[in-house]
Amino acid sequence: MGFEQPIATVDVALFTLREGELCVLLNRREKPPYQDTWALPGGFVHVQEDEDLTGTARRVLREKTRAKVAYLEQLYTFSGAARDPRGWSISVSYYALVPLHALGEVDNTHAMLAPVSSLPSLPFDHSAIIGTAVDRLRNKSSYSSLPTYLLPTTFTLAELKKVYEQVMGGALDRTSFRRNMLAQEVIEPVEGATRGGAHRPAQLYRRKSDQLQQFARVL
Amino acid sequence: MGFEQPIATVDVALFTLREGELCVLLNRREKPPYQDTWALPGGFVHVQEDEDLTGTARRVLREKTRAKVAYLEQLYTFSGAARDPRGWSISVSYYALVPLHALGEVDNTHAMLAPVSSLPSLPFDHSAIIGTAVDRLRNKSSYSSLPTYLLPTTFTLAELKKVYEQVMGGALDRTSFRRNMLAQEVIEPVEGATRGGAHRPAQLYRRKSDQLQQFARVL
DNA sequence: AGAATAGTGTCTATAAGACACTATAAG
DNA sequence: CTTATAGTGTCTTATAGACACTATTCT
Repeated sequence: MGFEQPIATVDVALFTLREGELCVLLNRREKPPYQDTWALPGGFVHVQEDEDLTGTARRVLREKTRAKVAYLEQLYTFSGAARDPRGWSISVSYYALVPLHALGEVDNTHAMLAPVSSLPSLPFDHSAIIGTAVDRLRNKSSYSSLPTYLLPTTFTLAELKKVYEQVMGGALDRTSFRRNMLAQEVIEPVEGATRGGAHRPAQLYRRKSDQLQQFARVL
Repeated sequence: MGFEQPIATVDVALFTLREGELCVLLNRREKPPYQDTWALPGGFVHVQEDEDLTGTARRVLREKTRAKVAYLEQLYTFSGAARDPRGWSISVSYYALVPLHALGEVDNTHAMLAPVSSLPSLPFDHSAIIGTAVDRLRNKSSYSSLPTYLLPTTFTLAELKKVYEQVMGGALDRTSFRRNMLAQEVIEPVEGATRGGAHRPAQLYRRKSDQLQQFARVL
């Protein structure tokens, strides 16, 4: 080929909601560079193992977490001579969503959930990757069923509204939210209802499709 | 590093409007694989020359065209074992917009403008790249000033409307388009007016900012 | 004057926000 | 019966589409 090729890696920002707070999974780096510091889970492409980069992202998550990932999407490809001390590098970044209960055990010596509002200092351009991912998540949530992937399979409209509010920042009108969300026809009622206080129990819903649904209009 | 690394290239889909038709620039490949067939302009990263992948995209366009590119954005990163006969590869794709007059001379033996509605068969996954780029262009045009980058610096509202219609497919209401476009405050009037028929001359406009502007609401 | 396109005013239909009202559970 | 949240009905307001009407140029 004749050209010195750049280093190619995949980094994944895995988001979940913990106590109504958007958090991202960080791992302690086992090898240099930046050994022992917190960073996004990532790794090299294994050309023998991985079908494509999405496969690499899945494998990275499988190796570093026990999470049953609900949603995974390519985010952006970061690159340049300066971002990695090992040399000119390409990082194909992905972001993933998972409900907290499906994250599995988090071993606190090797992994942590960091609230996106108070991240530690991170190596490479991982802070920029998380920032870009949060922007994408916020933006895409306003016209899609994306936030449902942060919830268990069944949920009430009140829970769904809270997640949209958390992810997008800012309050939504209860009536309009209900009307719009049902008009989009991305969720459907299921048998059963929650109860848990001195009040009327709420209908449970689930996503109609496993695929991400886009809305015609904005929330 | 210990791992066999994938091949990393950059491919660019350069769009322009010719006679109201959306076209993409294709080059005849000078080297194998697929020597002499039409394909998207692309190339390897030159780690000594390129600051980052956007720099690679700019250099590729500089080497293969005389175009003064108005807009350039990263599109998606395609990858896998099967897409390139040379082996497991990563193609970071970009799309670019340029007004026809700023495309410069197109040498018909080495380059061509192909209407996206009737593309020849293309090597690698270049058809998928163009398809993804057209989708992005269509979608993003509905809520941004993106189509203005296909026009010269000054243009009339009628011309602008035609471009939006071409890119998005489907007619727009003349009055609503005018009202909406002016409300977005992304264009401003400039001195001068077109004339060229038995009719009232039209006010000329230009983009207010070189940056892409997003609209609050959809067209 | 006629033709053709630019630009404006206004009516209507639709959708979102606001908010009051009813429903259903537990204590 | 009170309290708290679920769910519904409806008024108001903002906006997009439709479309008629005026403006300006050339022939």
